[in-house]
Amino acid sequence: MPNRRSATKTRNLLLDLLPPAESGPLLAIMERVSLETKKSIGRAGQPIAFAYFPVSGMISTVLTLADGNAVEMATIGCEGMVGVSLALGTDEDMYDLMTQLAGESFRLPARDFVKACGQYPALGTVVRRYAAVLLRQTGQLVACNARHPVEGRLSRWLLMTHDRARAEEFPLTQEFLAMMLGVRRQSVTETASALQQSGLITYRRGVVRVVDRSGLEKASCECYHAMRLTSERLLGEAECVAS
Amino acid sequence: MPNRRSATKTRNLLLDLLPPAESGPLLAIMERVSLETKKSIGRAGQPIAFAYFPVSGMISTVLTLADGNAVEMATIGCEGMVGVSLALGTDEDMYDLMTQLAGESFRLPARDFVKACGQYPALGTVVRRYAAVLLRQTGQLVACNARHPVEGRLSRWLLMTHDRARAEEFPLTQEFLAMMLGVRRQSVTETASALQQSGLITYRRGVVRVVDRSGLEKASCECYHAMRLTSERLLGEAECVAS
DNA sequence: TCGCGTCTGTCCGGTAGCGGACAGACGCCT
DNA sequence: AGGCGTCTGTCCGCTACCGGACAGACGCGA
Repeated sequence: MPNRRSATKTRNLLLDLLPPAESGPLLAIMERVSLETKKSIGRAGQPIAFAYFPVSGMISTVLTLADGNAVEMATIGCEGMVGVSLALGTDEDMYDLMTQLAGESFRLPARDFVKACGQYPALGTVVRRYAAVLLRQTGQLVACNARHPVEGRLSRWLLMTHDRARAEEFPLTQEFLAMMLGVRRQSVTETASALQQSGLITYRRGVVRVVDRSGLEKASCECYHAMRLTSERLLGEAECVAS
Repeated sequence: MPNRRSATKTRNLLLDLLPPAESGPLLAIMERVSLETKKSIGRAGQPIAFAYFPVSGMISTVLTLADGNAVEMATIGCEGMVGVSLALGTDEDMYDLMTQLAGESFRLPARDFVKACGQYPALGTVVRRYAAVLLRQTGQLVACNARHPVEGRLSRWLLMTHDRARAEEFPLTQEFLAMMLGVRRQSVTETASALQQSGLITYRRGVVRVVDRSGLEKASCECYHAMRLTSERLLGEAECVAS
């Protein structure tokens, strides 16, 4: 079975799905940047500056409510991209964007990205499919937040981050995790300490380590698998986020 | 300022945004159907049969969890469409689809819709923008379900349905509403009866009537306005869902 | 007009998660 | 080595919401 994908792997799934005829010229005009942790790279309602294709690290899209509380809508790593809205015909961010884990990304100025989507058919296709993935995954979170208890959701989040960090350990404060899940910090403390006591994770001041990955999968709600399945079905087998 | 929109109004916002050069041929190949209430018109993972453009009534997209509980991800009326996934490059439904309020829709077989999206540029544009609206609104629900108490969410839901029903009264059981919100039926009973006592709504066996719309808006969480704003900003002033 | 199915009201105890407040502990930085 | 800011642990009472169970009431259809 011939592999029609780009020979020079970028380690970003979407880019790597493109044929060389597209990824070549695209990479030529893209810039590679490294993103620090916990920085804002976009705010809801503001014009989008860049489309990002992470190769490592993780970016969260969050929605900030009127009372100032922020809740995470989606996490994006090397299996996705930031700036789909551009391909859907908007030039404004729909959510706030913040970097979760430091890492490297390819990026393209908004205008060039829009142009490229028109110019390179495979890019447009892949990006739209990824929009479908986002829609599906966000929908899953709607149900998850409505019905699943904190422990399952927390485990889900750790698993998703574990995938994207490609490391057993990653920086993360409980305060922050609480925000992502839309719960109190104390709830996270209690749940995390339960997970630690069960031997699934360990943590210390701002750093989490996944110890028993498959145990964590059992502790997680169904949504982790559901979301991952969606991504794999719509974008082909995910070789980037593979464990 | 010239109006470039279709002369023959369909009363579906998306179709009415198209220039006559597109809406004409499109309407010629579309079928007009009436949909009964509480019917399934699509299931997650199944091939999509039709794209629907409602002119009245309301359709819900819901996600069914492993425990059988279903939660609503989006409601679709004359301001939107069902089957965006097709335009994003998938041929399967991402959610379950069910009719909430009986009504009329234009519809197009999936294959023809996909072809039309390529053939008619304005259609493609509008549909993609609507995908952005859906993504934004679904994201709002993620936060809403995570943080907002039942009363606000219930009011929000009634308002959204009120818009789409274009009538003060519409059929709705508490059981059903509970499912949409992802809460128990008892919670709905209590909340609804509180709203009734405050004079915002009245209801009887399976029928709700909105009495004090602006009072209901005050009781609603911010998400109603947020979602409506999104739709208006991305699709232009909504003349279909106007009150 | 009766009957039965569906929808609503209300009771219960139980609990997950809230909000505030504060003590301790880690570890970076000087 | 000391100091301070940040992160974590734990206490409290509280309440929104859960799950089950059952009684009542409406209204459609026979």
